[in-house]
Amino acid sequence: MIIHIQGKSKKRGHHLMANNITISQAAQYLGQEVTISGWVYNKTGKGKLHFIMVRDGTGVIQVVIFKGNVTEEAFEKCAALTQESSIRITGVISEDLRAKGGHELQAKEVEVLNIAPEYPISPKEHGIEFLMDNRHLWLRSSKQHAILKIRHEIIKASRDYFDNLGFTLVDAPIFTPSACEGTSNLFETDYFDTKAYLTQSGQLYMEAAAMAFGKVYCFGPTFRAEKSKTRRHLTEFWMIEPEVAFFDLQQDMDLAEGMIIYIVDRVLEKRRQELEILERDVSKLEAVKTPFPRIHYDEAVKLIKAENPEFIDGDDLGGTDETIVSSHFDRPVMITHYPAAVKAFYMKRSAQQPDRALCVDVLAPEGYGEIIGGGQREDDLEILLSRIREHNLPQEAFNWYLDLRKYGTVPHAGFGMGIERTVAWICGRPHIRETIPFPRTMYRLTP
RNA sequence: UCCGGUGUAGCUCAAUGGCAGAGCGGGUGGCUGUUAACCACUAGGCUGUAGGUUCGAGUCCUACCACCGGAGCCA
Repeated sequence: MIIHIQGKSKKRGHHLMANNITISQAAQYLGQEVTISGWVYNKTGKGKLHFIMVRDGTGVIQVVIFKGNVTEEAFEKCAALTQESSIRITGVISEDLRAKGGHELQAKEVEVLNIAPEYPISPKEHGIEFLMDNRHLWLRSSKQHAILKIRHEIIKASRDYFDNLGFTLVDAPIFTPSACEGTSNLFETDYFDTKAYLTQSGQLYMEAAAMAFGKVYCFGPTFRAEKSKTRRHLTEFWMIEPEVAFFDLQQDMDLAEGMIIYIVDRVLEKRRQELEILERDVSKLEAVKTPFPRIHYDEAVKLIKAENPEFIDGDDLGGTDETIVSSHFDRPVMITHYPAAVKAFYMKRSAQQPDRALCVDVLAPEGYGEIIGGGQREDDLEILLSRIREHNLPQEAFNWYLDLRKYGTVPHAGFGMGIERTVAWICGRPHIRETIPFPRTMYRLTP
Protein backbone atom coordinates (compact mmCIF):
# COMPACT_ATOMS: atom_id res chain seq x y z
CA MET A 1 0.00 0.00 0.00
CA ILE A 2 1.25 3.47 -0.82
CA ILE A 3 1.33 5.63 2.24
CA HIS A 4 1.71 9.32 1.69
CA ILE A 5 0.74 12.61 3.18
CA GLN A 6 -1.11 14.94 0.91
CA GLY A 7 -0.38 18.64 0.64
CA LYS A 8 -2.76 21.55 0.34
CA SER A 9 -5.63 20.24 -1.82
CA LYS A 10 -3.09 19.10 -4.38
CA LYS A 11 -4.76 15.86 -5.27
CA ARG A 12 -8.38 16.52 -4.41
CA GLY A 13 -10.47 13.58 -5.49
CA HIS A 14 -7.66 11.12 -4.97
CA HIS A 15 -8.24 10.64 -1.29
CA LEU A 16 -8.43 7.15 -0.02
CA MET A 17 -12.13 6.43 0.02
CA ALA A 18 -12.60 6.41 3.77
CA ASN A 19 -15.62 7.16 5.93
CA ASN A 20 -15.93 10.73 7.16
CA ILE A 21 -16.65 10.37 10.85
CA THR A 22 -16.74 12.57 13.93
CA ILE A 23 -14.30 11.97 16.75
CA SER A 24 -17.20 10.97 19.01
CA GLN A 25 -17.84 8.04 16.65
CA ALA A 26 -14.21 6.86 16.60
CA ALA A 27 -14.69 3.99 19.08
CA GLN A 28 -17.19 2.37 16.70
CA TYR A 29 -14.58 2.22 13.92
CA LEU A 30 -11.75 0.29 15.60
CA GLY A 31 -9.46 -1.22 12.98
CA GLN A 32 -11.17 0.67 10.17
CA GLU A 33 -9.90 3.41 7.93
CA VAL A 34 -11.66 6.73 8.49
CA THR A 35 -11.27 10.44 7.81
CA ILE A 36 -11.48 13.02 10.58
CA SER A 37 -11.60 16.80 10.10
CA GLY A 38 -10.67 19.12 12.91
CA TRP A 39 -8.26 21.46 14.61
CA VAL A 40 -4.91 20.86 16.33
CA TYR A 41 -5.59 21.09 20.03
CA ASN A 42 -2.10 20.29 21.21
CA LYS A 43 0.99 18.80 19.68
CA THR A 44 3.94 16.98 21.09
CA GLY A 45 6.53 14.70 19.67
CA LYS A 46 9.62 12.66 20.15
CA GLY A 47 11.89 13.37 17.22
CA LYS A 48 10.71 10.94 14.61
CA LEU A 49 7.24 10.74 16.07
CA HIS A 50 4.43 13.29 16.28
CA PHE A 51 1.42 13.17 18.53
CA ILE A 52 -1.28 15.57 17.47
CA MET A 53 -4.34 16.03 19.64
CA VAL A 54 -7.16 16.84 17.25
CA ARG A 55 -10.57 18.19 18.26
CA ASP A 56 -13.61 18.53 16.04
CA GLY A 57 -16.27 19.82 18.40
CA THR A 58 -17.48 16.33 19.29
CA GLY A 59 -14.35 15.15 21.04
CA VAL A 60 -10.58 14.91 21.02
CA ILE A 61 -8.46 12.13 19.56
CA GLN A 62 -4.74 11.52 19.41
CA VAL A 63 -3.29 11.27 15.92
CA VAL A 64 0.04 9.45 15.65
CA ILE A 65 2.56 9.99 12.87
CA PHE A 66 5.74 7.88 12.66
CA LYS A 67 8.53 9.24 10.53
CA GLY A 68 9.33 5.82 9.15
CA ASN A 69 5.80 5.42 7.90
CA VAL A 70 5.55 8.58 5.85
CA THR A 71 7.63 10.61 3.40
CA GLU A 72 10.12 13.21 4.57
CA GLU A 73 8.00 16.01 3.14
CA ALA A 74 4.90 14.70 4.83
CA PHE A 75 6.61 14.48 8.18
CA GLU A 76 7.93 18.04 7.86
CA LYS A 77 4.40 19.28 7.20
CA CYS A 78 3.16 17.73 10.39
CA ALA A 79 6.10 19.17 12.30
CA ALA A 80 4.97 22.62 11.15
CA LEU A 81 1.47 22.23 12.55
CA THR A 82 0.60 24.77 15.23
CA GLN A 83 -2.15 24.98 17.82
CA GLU A 84 -5.54 25.48 16.11
CA SER A 85 -4.28 24.69 12.61
CA SER A 86 -7.05 22.99 10.66
CA ILE A 87 -6.48 19.56 9.16
CA ARG A 88 -8.15 16.55 7.62
CA ILE A 89 -6.60 13.18 8.45
CA THR A 90 -7.20 9.75 7.06
CA GLY A 91 -5.94 6.70 8.90
CA VAL A 92 -6.83 3.65 10.90
CA ILE A 93 -8.42 3.80 14.34
CA SER A 94 -6.45 1.59 16.69
CA GLU A 95 -6.73 0.66 20.31
CA ASP A 96 -3.96 1.95 22.55
CA LEU A 97 -4.20 2.39 26.29
CA ARG A 98 -1.43 4.99 26.22
CA ALA A 99 -3.77 7.34 24.34
CA LYS A 100 -6.38 9.37 26.18
CA GLY A 101 -9.74 7.77 25.52
CA GLY A 102 -8.14 4.40 24.80
CA HIS A 103 -7.84 4.72 21.04
CA GLU A 104 -5.95 6.79 18.50
CA LEU A 105 -5.70 7.45 14.81
CA GLN A 106 -2.63 6.13 12.92
CA ALA A 107 -2.32 8.71 10.15
CA LYS A 108 -1.84 7.69 6.54
CA GLU A 109 -2.84 10.88 4.83
CA VAL A 110 -2.99 14.42 6.19
CA GLU A 111 -4.41 17.42 4.38
CA VAL A 112 -3.40 20.71 5.94
CA LEU A 113 -6.16 23.28 5.42
CA ASN A 114 -4.56 26.14 7.34
CA ILE A 115 -1.45 26.70 9.45
CA ALA A 116 -2.56 28.96 12.30
CA PRO A 117 -0.21 31.71 13.46
CA GLU A 118 0.66 31.88 17.15
CA TYR A 119 -2.59 31.15 18.99
CA PRO A 120 -3.27 33.58 21.82
CA ILE A 121 -4.85 31.09 24.24
CA SER A 122 -2.16 28.70 25.45
CA PRO A 123 -2.90 25.69 27.67
CA LYS A 124 -1.71 27.68 30.70
CA GLU A 125 -3.68 30.11 32.86
CA HIS A 126 -5.12 33.37 31.65
CA GLY A 127 -6.93 36.30 33.20
CA ILE A 128 -10.64 36.85 32.67
CA GLU A 129 -10.24 40.10 30.75
CA PHE A 130 -7.90 38.47 28.26
CA LEU A 131 -10.16 35.46 27.87
CA MET A 132 -13.23 37.62 27.36
CA ASP A 133 -11.41 39.74 24.77
CA ASN A 134 -10.77 36.42 23.04
CA ARG A 135 -14.22 34.98 23.69
CA HIS A 136 -14.58 34.02 20.02
CA LEU A 137 -11.56 31.72 20.46
CA TRP A 138 -12.15 30.80 24.10
CA LEU A 139 -15.30 28.93 23.00
CA ARG A 140 -12.95 26.24 21.65
CA SER A 141 -11.59 25.47 25.13
CA SER A 142 -12.90 22.33 26.77
CA LYS A 143 -14.63 23.92 29.75
CA GLN A 144 -16.32 26.64 27.74
CA HIS A 145 -17.32 24.02 25.21
CA ALA A 146 -18.82 21.89 27.98
CA ILE A 147 -20.76 24.82 29.47
CA LEU A 148 -22.36 25.65 26.14
CA LYS A 149 -23.23 22.01 25.48
CA ILE A 150 -25.01 21.96 28.84
CA ARG A 151 -26.68 25.30 28.06
CA HIS A 152 -28.05 23.72 24.90
CA GLU A 153 -29.30 20.71 26.87
CA ILE A 154 -31.01 22.95 29.43
CA ILE A 155 -32.76 24.97 26.73
CA LYS A 156 -33.82 21.86 24.86
CA ALA A 157 -35.06 20.20 28.05
CA SER A 158 -37.16 23.22 29.05
CA ARG A 159 -38.74 23.38 25.64
CA ASP A 160 -39.39 19.64 25.61
CA TYR A 161 -40.95 19.92 29.06
CA PHE A 162 -43.47 22.49 27.92
CA ASP A 163 -44.05 20.93 24.53
CA ASN A 164 -44.80 17.57 26.17
CA LEU A 165 -47.39 19.26 28.38
CA GLY A 166 -49.22 20.70 25.38
CA PHE A 167 -47.84 24.23 25.54
CA THR A 168 -47.60 26.38 22.43
CA LEU A 169 -44.51 28.46 21.74
CA VAL A 170 -45.62 32.05 21.12
CA ASP A 171 -42.69 34.39 20.86
CA ALA A 172 -42.89 37.90 22.27
CA PRO A 173 -41.57 41.00 20.49
CA ILE A 174 -38.13 42.42 21.24
CA PHE A 175 -39.10 46.03 20.48
CA THR A 176 -41.69 47.28 22.93
CA PRO A 177 -43.39 50.66 23.24
CA SER A 178 -42.92 50.89 27.00
CA ALA A 179 -41.74 49.17 30.13
CA CYS A 180 -43.38 45.87 31.02
CA GLU A 181 -42.92 46.26 34.72
CA GLY A 182 -42.10 49.92 35.05
CA THR A 183 -39.19 49.24 37.39
CA SER A 184 -35.83 48.75 35.75
CA ASN A 185 -34.04 50.85 33.16
CA LEU A 186 -34.57 49.95 29.54
CA PHE A 187 -32.42 50.35 26.46
CA GLU A 188 -33.89 53.04 24.26
CA THR A 189 -33.61 52.90 20.49
CA ASP A 190 -34.70 55.17 17.67
CA TYR A 191 -37.72 53.65 16.00
CA PHE A 192 -38.39 55.78 12.89
CA ASP A 193 -39.94 58.96 14.27
CA THR A 194 -40.55 57.60 17.75
CA LYS A 195 -38.79 55.66 20.53
CA ALA A 196 -38.81 51.94 21.15
CA TYR A 197 -37.38 49.96 24.05
CA LEU A 198 -35.73 46.58 24.13
CA THR A 199 -37.96 44.18 26.02
CA GLN A 200 -37.31 43.35 29.65
CA SER A 201 -39.88 40.53 29.68
CA GLY A 202 -42.30 38.83 27.35
CA GLN A 203 -44.78 38.25 30.12
CA LEU A 204 -47.53 40.73 29.25
CA TYR A 205 -47.60 39.32 25.74
CA MET A 206 -47.73 35.79 27.10
CA GLU A 207 -50.79 36.75 29.12
CA ALA A 208 -52.47 37.74 25.86
CA ALA A 209 -51.32 34.50 24.24
CA ALA A 210 -52.54 32.39 27.19
CA MET A 211 -56.03 33.77 26.64
CA ALA A 212 -55.79 32.54 23.04
CA PHE A 213 -54.01 29.19 23.47
CA GLY A 214 -54.41 28.26 27.13
CA LYS A 215 -50.84 27.12 27.81
CA VAL A 216 -48.03 29.11 26.20
CA TYR A 217 -44.39 29.99 26.62
CA CYS A 218 -41.85 32.22 25.01
CA PHE A 219 -38.10 31.91 24.86
CA GLY A 220 -35.93 34.80 23.91
CA PRO A 221 -33.48 37.49 24.90
CA THR A 222 -34.33 40.21 27.37
CA PHE A 223 -32.50 43.42 28.16
CA ARG A 224 -31.83 45.44 31.27
CA ALA A 225 -29.95 48.73 31.21
CA GLU A 226 -29.12 48.53 34.91
CA LYS A 227 -25.58 49.47 35.82
CA SER A 228 -25.12 46.19 37.61
CA LYS A 229 -21.65 44.84 38.16
CA THR A 230 -22.03 41.46 39.78
CA ARG A 231 -21.48 37.82 38.92
CA ARG A 232 -25.25 37.45 38.50
CA HIS A 233 -25.91 40.16 35.94
CA LEU A 234 -25.79 40.65 32.20
CA THR A 235 -27.38 43.44 30.18
CA GLU A 236 -28.62 40.86 27.68
CA PHE A 237 -29.85 37.51 28.90
CA TRP A 238 -32.31 34.78 27.93
CA MET A 239 -35.54 33.83 29.63
CA ILE A 240 -38.11 31.14 29.19
CA GLU A 241 -41.53 32.37 30.26
CA PRO A 242 -44.59 30.12 30.51
CA GLU A 243 -48.08 31.48 31.16
CA VAL A 244 -51.18 29.38 31.80
CA ALA A 245 -54.86 30.33 31.82
CA PHE A 246 -56.88 29.14 34.84
CA PHE A 247 -53.71 28.45 36.89
CA ASP A 248 -53.34 29.65 40.45
CA LEU A 249 -50.12 30.17 42.42
CA GLN A 250 -49.96 26.56 43.64
CA GLN A 251 -50.29 25.15 40.13
CA ASP A 252 -47.71 27.65 38.92
CA MET A 253 -45.28 26.40 41.56
CA ASP A 254 -45.93 22.78 40.61
CA LEU A 255 -45.15 23.67 37.00
CA ALA A 256 -41.88 25.38 37.96
CA GLU A 257 -40.81 22.54 40.20
CA GLY A 258 -41.55 19.96 37.53
CA MET A 259 -39.54 21.92 35.00
CA ILE A 260 -36.44 22.18 37.20
CA ILE A 261 -36.58 18.46 38.00
CA TYR A 262 -36.96 17.68 34.32
CA ILE A 263 -34.00 19.87 33.34
CA VAL A 264 -31.67 18.54 36.04
CA ASP A 265 -32.57 14.92 35.26
CA ARG A 266 -31.95 15.50 31.56
CA VAL A 267 -28.54 17.08 32.12
CA LEU A 268 -27.53 14.27 34.48
CA GLU A 269 -28.66 11.75 31.88
CA LYS A 270 -27.17 13.29 28.75
CA ARG A 271 -24.30 15.55 29.85
CA ARG A 272 -22.37 13.55 32.43
CA GLN A 273 -19.19 13.92 30.44
CA GLU A 274 -19.49 17.70 30.31
CA LEU A 275 -20.24 17.89 34.05
CA GLU A 276 -17.09 15.85 34.61
CA ILE A 277 -15.00 18.21 32.47
CA LEU A 278 -16.32 21.05 34.63
CA GLU A 279 -15.50 19.05 37.78
CA ARG A 280 -19.07 19.58 38.94
CA ASP A 281 -20.08 17.79 42.14
CA VAL A 282 -22.98 15.83 40.64
CA SER A 283 -24.19 14.64 44.04
CA LYS A 284 -25.43 18.21 44.54
CA LEU A 285 -27.53 17.87 41.40
CA GLU A 286 -28.68 14.35 42.23
CA ALA A 287 -30.12 15.76 45.47
CA VAL A 288 -32.54 17.90 43.48
CA LYS A 289 -35.73 15.94 43.99
CA THR A 290 -39.38 16.69 44.53
CA PRO A 291 -40.80 18.14 46.70
CA PHE A 292 -39.07 21.51 46.89
CA PRO A 293 -39.45 23.34 50.18
CA ARG A 294 -42.09 26.09 49.88
CA ILE A 295 -41.77 28.76 52.50
CA HIS A 296 -43.66 31.96 53.21
CA TYR A 297 -41.77 35.26 53.02
CA ASP A 298 -42.25 35.64 56.79
CA GLU A 299 -40.49 32.30 57.34
CA ALA A 300 -37.66 33.39 55.08
CA VAL A 301 -37.29 36.61 57.08
CA LYS A 302 -36.85 34.56 60.28
CA LEU A 303 -34.06 32.56 58.67
CA ILE A 304 -32.40 35.70 57.36
CA LYS A 305 -32.61 37.67 60.61
CA ALA A 306 -30.88 34.89 62.50
CA GLU A 307 -27.75 35.56 60.45
CA ASN A 308 -28.27 39.10 59.20
CA PRO A 309 -29.89 41.17 61.97
CA GLU A 310 -29.76 44.29 59.81
CA PHE A 311 -32.34 42.91 57.40
CA ILE A 312 -35.50 45.02 57.45
CA ASP A 313 -38.78 43.11 57.42
CA GLY A 314 -40.68 44.14 54.30
CA ASP A 315 -37.62 44.61 52.09
CA ASP A 316 -36.80 42.59 49.03
CA LEU A 317 -34.08 39.97 49.51
CA GLY A 318 -30.51 40.93 48.67
CA GLY A 319 -27.94 38.54 47.25
CA THR A 320 -26.54 37.58 50.64
CA ASP A 321 -30.07 37.15 52.06
CA GLU A 322 -30.88 34.72 49.28
CA THR A 323 -27.75 32.76 50.07
CA ILE A 324 -28.72 32.57 53.74
CA VAL A 325 -32.13 31.11 52.91
CA SER A 326 -30.92 28.66 50.27
CA SER A 327 -28.10 27.41 52.51
CA HIS A 328 -30.76 25.74 54.70
CA PHE A 329 -31.80 23.41 51.87
CA ASP A 330 -30.18 20.90 49.53
CA ARG A 331 -32.59 21.65 46.69
CA PRO A 332 -34.18 24.74 45.18
CA VAL A 333 -36.37 26.62 47.65
CA MET A 334 -39.56 28.47 46.78
CA ILE A 335 -40.36 31.67 48.64
CA THR A 336 -43.91 32.97 48.38
CA HIS A 337 -46.02 35.96 49.50
CA TYR A 338 -43.48 38.77 49.26
CA PRO A 339 -44.75 42.20 50.30
CA ALA A 340 -46.70 43.51 47.32
CA ALA A 341 -44.85 46.82 47.64
CA VAL A 342 -41.58 45.31 46.35
CA LYS A 343 -43.22 43.46 43.46
CA ALA A 344 -44.58 44.47 40.05
CA PHE A 345 -48.00 46.08 39.57
CA TYR A 346 -49.60 43.07 37.87
CA MET A 347 -49.16 40.69 40.80
CA LYS A 348 -52.40 39.48 42.33
CA ARG A 349 -52.70 40.05 46.09
CA SER A 350 -53.40 37.37 48.64
CA ALA A 351 -57.00 37.30 49.90
CA GLN A 352 -55.76 36.38 53.41
CA GLN A 353 -52.96 38.95 53.47
CA PRO A 354 -53.91 41.87 51.20
CA ASP A 355 -50.44 43.45 51.52
CA ARG A 356 -48.84 40.30 50.09
CA ALA A 357 -48.46 39.25 46.47
CA LEU A 358 -49.34 35.78 45.20
CA CYS A 359 -45.83 35.41 43.92
CA VAL A 360 -42.96 32.96 44.06
CA ASP A 361 -39.22 33.25 43.71
CA VAL A 362 -37.20 30.08 43.26
CA LEU A 363 -33.70 30.22 44.71
CA ALA A 364 -31.15 27.76 43.40
CA PRO A 365 -29.02 25.91 45.97
CA GLU A 366 -25.35 26.63 46.72
CA GLY A 367 -25.82 30.39 46.74
CA TYR A 368 -26.72 30.75 43.08
CA GLY A 369 -29.71 32.91 43.93
CA GLU A 370 -32.95 33.58 42.15
CA ILE A 371 -33.42 31.59 38.96
CA ILE A 372 -37.20 31.91 38.69
CA GLY A 373 -39.65 34.67 39.49
CA GLY A 374 -43.35 34.39 38.89
CA GLY A 375 -46.84 34.22 40.30
CA GLN A 376 -50.51 34.69 39.80
CA ARG A 377 -51.59 37.79 37.87
CA GLU A 378 -54.20 40.32 38.86
CA ASP A 379 -57.28 39.40 36.82
CA ASP A 380 -59.73 42.09 37.97
CA LEU A 381 -59.99 45.06 35.62
CA GLU A 382 -60.74 47.69 38.28
CA ILE A 383 -58.01 46.55 40.65
CA LEU A 384 -55.48 46.42 37.83
CA LEU A 385 -56.46 49.95 36.78
CA SER A 386 -55.86 51.27 40.27
CA ARG A 387 -52.46 49.49 40.44
CA ILE A 388 -51.40 51.14 37.20
CA ARG A 389 -52.34 54.50 38.68
CA GLU A 390 -50.52 53.74 41.98
CA HIS A 391 -47.35 52.92 40.06
CA ASN A 392 -47.68 56.09 37.96
CA LEU A 393 -47.66 54.08 34.76
CA PRO A 394 -49.11 55.53 31.54
CA GLN A 395 -52.52 53.88 31.29
CA GLU A 396 -52.73 54.44 27.57
CA ALA A 397 -49.77 52.11 26.95
CA PHE A 398 -51.58 49.34 28.81
CA ASN A 399 -54.96 49.60 27.08
CA TRP A 400 -54.40 46.39 25.14
CA TYR A 401 -53.32 44.63 28.32
CA LEU A 402 -56.43 45.85 30.13
CA ASP A 403 -58.53 44.41 27.30
CA LEU A 404 -57.44 40.95 28.50
CA ARG A 405 -59.36 41.64 31.75
CA LYS A 406 -62.31 43.15 29.89
CA TYR A 407 -62.95 40.30 27.49
CA GLY A 408 -63.29 37.06 29.42
CA THR A 409 -60.81 37.53 32.24
CA VAL A 410 -59.74 34.36 34.09
CA PRO A 411 -57.30 33.53 36.85
CA HIS A 412 -53.88 32.87 35.36
CA ALA A 413 -50.27 32.52 36.39
CA GLY A 414 -46.81 32.11 34.97
CA PHE A 415 -43.13 32.61 35.61
CA GLY A 416 -39.83 33.46 34.00
CA MET A 417 -36.64 31.44 34.33
CA GLY A 418 -33.28 33.05 33.64
CA ILE A 419 -31.31 30.67 31.44
CA GLU A 420 -27.83 31.92 32.33
CA ARG A 421 -28.34 31.71 36.09
CA THR A 422 -29.72 28.22 35.67
CA VAL A 423 -26.72 27.22 33.55
CA ALA A 424 -24.34 28.76 36.10
CA TRP A 425 -25.95 26.75 38.89
CA ILE A 426 -26.09 23.43 37.05
CA CYS A 427 -22.53 23.84 35.75
CA GLY A 428 -21.26 25.11 39.09
CA ARG A 429 -19.68 28.17 37.49
CA PRO A 430 -18.93 31.15 39.70
CA HIS A 431 -19.83 33.76 37.09
CA ILE A 432 -22.81 33.97 34.73
CA ARG A 433 -20.72 35.57 31.95
CA GLU A 434 -19.33 32.14 31.02
CA THR A 435 -22.80 30.69 30.52
CA ILE A 436 -23.72 32.66 27.39
CA PRO A 437 -21.72 32.46 24.15
CA PHE A 438 -21.06 36.20 23.84
CA PRO A 439 -21.83 38.02 27.08
CA ARG A 440 -22.97 41.61 27.19
CA THR A 441 -22.22 43.51 30.35
CA MET A 442 -21.91 47.13 31.33
CA TYR A 443 -18.30 47.11 30.21
CA ARG A 444 -18.38 44.62 27.40
CA LEU A 445 -19.93 44.87 23.95
CA THR A 446 -17.24 42.90 22.08
CA PRO A 447 -16.56 40.51 20.55
C1' U B 1 -23.47 55.28 41.06
C1' C B 2 -20.69 53.86 45.75
C1' C B 3 -16.61 50.97 48.28
C1' G B 4 -12.12 48.08 47.61
C1' G B 5 -8.28 46.19 44.30
C1' U B 6 -5.06 45.57 39.89
C1' G B 7 -2.50 47.71 35.47
C1' U B 8 5.39 45.30 33.94
C1' A B 9 7.26 40.69 27.43
C1' G B 10 1.96 37.43 23.35
C1' C B 11 0.01 35.15 28.37
C1' U B 12 0.56 34.43 34.00
C1' C B 13 3.37 36.95 37.36
C1' A B 14 8.27 38.72 40.12
C1' A B 15 11.58 42.99 40.98
C1' U B 16 14.12 47.34 49.63
C1' G B 17 13.47 54.27 45.63
C1' G B 18 19.43 52.09 42.65
C1' C B 19 21.53 47.19 35.87
C1' A B 20 13.93 45.28 33.47
C1' G B 21 13.46 39.36 35.41
C1' A B 22 11.16 34.17 35.50
C1' G B 23 7.71 30.43 33.83
C1' C B 24 4.60 29.44 29.78
C1' G B 25 3.81 30.53 24.61
C1' G B 26 6.94 31.74 19.83
C1' G B 27 11.64 30.52 16.89
C1' U B 28 16.09 27.06 16.07
C1' G B 29 18.30 22.24 17.10
C1' G B 30 17.87 17.09 19.57
C1' C B 31 15.02 12.64 20.91
C1' U B 32 10.14 6.33 18.10
C1' G B 33 5.03 6.60 23.00
C1' U B 34 4.00 11.80 24.30
C1' U B 35 -0.39 13.21 27.76
C1' A B 36 0.09 21.05 30.11
C1' A B 37 6.43 15.99 27.38
C1' C B 38 11.63 16.78 28.14
C1' C B 39 16.83 18.95 27.06
C1' A B 40 19.85 22.99 24.84
C1' C B 41 20.00 27.65 22.50
C1' U B 42 17.29 32.13 21.00
C1' A B 43 14.18 36.49 19.99
C1' G B 44 10.84 39.43 22.67
C1' G B 45 9.82 45.92 26.89
C1' C B 46 7.59 53.81 25.82
C1' U B 47 6.47 49.14 33.21
C1' G B 48 -1.95 51.86 31.27
C1' U B 49 -1.85 57.64 30.16
C1' A B 50 -0.44 62.68 31.70
C1' G B 51 1.86 65.49 35.29
C1' G B 52 4.76 65.87 39.97
C1' U B 53 8.56 64.66 44.15
C1' U B 54 13.80 62.87 43.85
C1' C B 55 20.77 62.78 42.20
C1' G B 56 17.75 58.61 40.61
C1' A B 57 10.68 56.25 39.94
C1' G B 58 8.06 49.85 37.73
C1' U B 59 8.21 51.33 43.02
C1' C B 60 6.27 57.51 46.27
C1' C B 61 2.26 61.68 45.23
C1' U B 62 -1.99 63.80 42.04
C1' A B 63 -5.40 63.32 38.09
C1' C B 64 -7.34 60.43 34.29
C1' C B 65 -8.26 55.75 31.59
C1' A B 66 -9.09 50.48 31.52
C1' C B 67 -10.38 46.21 33.94
C1' C B 68 -11.40 42.97 38.34
C1' G B 69 -14.21 42.00 43.02
C1' G B 70 -18.28 43.57 46.03
C1' A B 71 -22.85 46.68 47.08
C1' G B 72 -27.45 48.63 45.26
C1' C B 73 -31.09 46.81 41.37
C1' C B 74 -32.71 42.50 39.39
C1' A B 75 -33.59 37.02 36.28
